[in-house]
Amino acid sequence: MNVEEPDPDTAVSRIAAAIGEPARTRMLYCLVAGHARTSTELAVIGDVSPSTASVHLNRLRAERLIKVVVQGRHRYYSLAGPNVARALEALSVLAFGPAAAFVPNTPSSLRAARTCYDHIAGALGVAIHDAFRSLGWIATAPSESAAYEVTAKGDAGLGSLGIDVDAARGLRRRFAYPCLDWSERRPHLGGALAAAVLKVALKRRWVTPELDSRALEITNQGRRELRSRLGIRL
Amino acid sequence: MNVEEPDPDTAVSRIAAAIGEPARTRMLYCLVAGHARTSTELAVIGDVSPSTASVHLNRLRAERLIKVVVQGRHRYYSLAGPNVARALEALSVLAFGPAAAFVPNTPSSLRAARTCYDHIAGALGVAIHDAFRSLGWIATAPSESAAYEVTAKGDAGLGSLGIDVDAARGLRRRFAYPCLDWSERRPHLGGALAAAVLKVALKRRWVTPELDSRALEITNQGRRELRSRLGIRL
DNA sequence: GACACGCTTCGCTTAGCATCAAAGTGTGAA
DNA sequence: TTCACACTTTGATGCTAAGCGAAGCGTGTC
Repeated sequence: MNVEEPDPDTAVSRIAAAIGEPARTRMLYCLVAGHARTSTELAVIGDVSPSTASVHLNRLRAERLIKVVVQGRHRYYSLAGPNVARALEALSVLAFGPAAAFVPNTPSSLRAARTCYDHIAGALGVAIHDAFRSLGWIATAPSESAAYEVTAKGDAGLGSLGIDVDAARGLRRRFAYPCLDWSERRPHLGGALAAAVLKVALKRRWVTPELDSRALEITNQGRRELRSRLGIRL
Repeated sequence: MNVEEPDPDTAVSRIAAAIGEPARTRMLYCLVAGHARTSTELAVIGDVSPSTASVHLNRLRAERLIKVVVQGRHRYYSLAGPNVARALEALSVLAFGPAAAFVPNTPSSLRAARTCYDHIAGALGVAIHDAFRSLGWIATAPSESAAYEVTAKGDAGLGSLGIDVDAARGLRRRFAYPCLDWSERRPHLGGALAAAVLKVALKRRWVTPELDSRALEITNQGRRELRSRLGIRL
């Protein structure tokens, strides 16, 4: 029975070795940011071919450092849990000293509000997501694991904001889903519906894009509207 | 200037790789216990030949995970700092879950008082060390980095305890120095003087050795004497 | 159904690294 | 001075694993 159980050190050894390869390290530290990534993205991050990346990701998964969510023909990889992030942070402390410990060096404007592809992320994105949920405008779809449906109340409410829900529904893309926010570590709203929200927010000048980045500036008018219509205080 | 600075990830990578080799992992987790070890001891722990161990230790040193103190023909290796222990603990959490996190499984009797070769270690050893210092009986030697000298006051005080300081001074071995205690993580007194202290403590029955271990039991009389003579409360 | 796409698996090559024995260095003891 | 000892350095050997391209396998789109 002693032979069955491997050296306790060996387990640590395998995990450390899994982290200790440059391509895998890059992948892991990309995932610390919180955003789930596809294998292709991680191949670019790791600076290796897709096939090599696949092997790496398999190994990280075997060591339970990452987990994968299959969604259609995409496979989204993310850290297996907060413990993994903690271990990676402890290692980066060793590498750079506690002063330079891992802090996502994000300009605070990017934290407050920014675009994530074609929808709103950052604190504002998360706040909108939460508001829609607590107002009962969206609800998790019973069938699908990670998808939202718009309720009858939501149809009315979103419509009053000037959002064409039916048009968004008609698009050939995912309608609405929780998208993990890498600065907030909590989901914001993604999908066609979220894109429509951003379009309206820009059109009505609730937010204005900064020219050279993905950051969004929240206007005073936007602040007022968000508070009165959605109960969001920023 | 960008080229000069290596990938930040690479630094983490190298450190994790340094940890992620079975022999090195065993050595490191042995050192987490706090006791400095010689290269020969670590070779046994790592289950490799002395020459291989030497290479491993060099690498760990290059990555600043361990440090070495040269003492005569011995070289004592120990962890470079508490950050290293923290990183190792974070990794062991990943390996075994938080429940089985790294706890030095030391019988509490060994923690309270034990022998370290020929002197007193454990909480009692640390307490004696601290008492001698705060009483002004010993002071760090100006010339040497890690050595104590006995002051005039100390000569009198130690003499009144029945310790022959001059005899200890005459021995061909290090006289007195701080010796890192692996259960307390703080120094206790080592060297010829400390051996003399143990001899007196045993002779006067302040402590009695347990037959089958290095543990020492503190007698009631010892407790009284330690309190009245050195101000030590246990 | 056919094609494009994302990703994985397979086969192979190459490079790095762990390993040990043997020789070398420096320290303490007789 | 000489020996013993602790440890390191060197050199040769073998194994592991990282790397890519080509081929295979589902999934979604036209």
